[in-house]
Amino acid sequence: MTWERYDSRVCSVARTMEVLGERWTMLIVRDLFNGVRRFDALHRHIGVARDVLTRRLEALMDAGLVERTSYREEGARERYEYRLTSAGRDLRPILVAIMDWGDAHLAGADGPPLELTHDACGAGVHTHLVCDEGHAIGTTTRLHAATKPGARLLVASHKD
Amino acid sequence: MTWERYDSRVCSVARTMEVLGERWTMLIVRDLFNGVRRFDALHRHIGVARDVLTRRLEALMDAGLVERTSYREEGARERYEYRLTSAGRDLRPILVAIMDWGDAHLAGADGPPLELTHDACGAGVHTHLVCDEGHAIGTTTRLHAATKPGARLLVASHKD
DNA sequence: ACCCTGAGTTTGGTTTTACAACTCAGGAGA
DNA sequence: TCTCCTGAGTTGTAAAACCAAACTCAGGGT
Repeated sequence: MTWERYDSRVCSVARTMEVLGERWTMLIVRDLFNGVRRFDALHRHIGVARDVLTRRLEALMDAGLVERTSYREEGARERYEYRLTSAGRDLRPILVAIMDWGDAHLAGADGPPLELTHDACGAGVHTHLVCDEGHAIGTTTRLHAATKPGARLLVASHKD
Repeated sequence: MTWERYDSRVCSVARTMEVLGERWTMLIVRDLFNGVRRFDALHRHIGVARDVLTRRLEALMDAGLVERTSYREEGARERYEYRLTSAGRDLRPILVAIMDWGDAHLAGADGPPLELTHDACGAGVHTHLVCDEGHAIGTTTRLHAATKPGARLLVASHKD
């Protein structure tokens, strides 16, 4: 029973992309990882339209990946900052994988713009594909994709 | 010098997302990984509009991630299929990272729809963050992001 | 000659995005 | 108390992107 017989939407990639796939979302998550927390700072640094940023942040909060908290500095009024939740921080491997690919394929003459290192030892951090037996999975390593009970067969046409 | 002082677009995440960030692209890449190669099969299985699919495939070919080749079966006319290139296959860690996150956070009661296993040993395959010293990087492991010569400082406003 | 199929292309309508200006509220300073 | 500034959106408009369905075109089979 081949992959084509299954409902394309009942798939973890499709589900995740429904959360992350809107324009700018990935860059917003990146900047949140990098410590940008204020609405206007996100707006300025990323270059996203204000109304779109509002809607992206709302969607991320609805999805449970971002939370908005208010805080007040001495002598200043209440302000808000946006932070990643635990589920939001779990997006880190996705971000690093995206960055790794960009480093390898899209860097300019000066090389990649940013390096991620392990605080404890200073070594560079990257994504690796590994099997649960500990084998490294390279680009050419053969993998098998098997559907599980969570998959859903297509009926006739699934166009809504 | 903080991250906010740097040009947000000169970043491997931003560059990669310029290639992958259009709607449907990630799902097209997923299906190509899973052996869907024909235009109409991609159209039907993913549910993407035909003109959008045409444009996505063109963009992926322009970016060097997909190639289109013609083939001819006995007694049939020339047809085309789309396949990932080497650079396209290098996207695999991104796809697996996305799938892993979806498995962990968005699976239904029946669990994740698909399992990826290593052909050679049958064990499940996942993304891991690892430093070059071999340390496993968990969600809470502290990392340091340092800009490199490839980064570009912002001037006043970078709005084009 | 006719029909079917495969891979787009076109059309018209809808939705999303971008931009700039605007709104509103809270606080500081005069 | 009034004015001004700032922060976080909101609004209106125009352009771009997307979608669905129908269409086009070419190659091959009957």
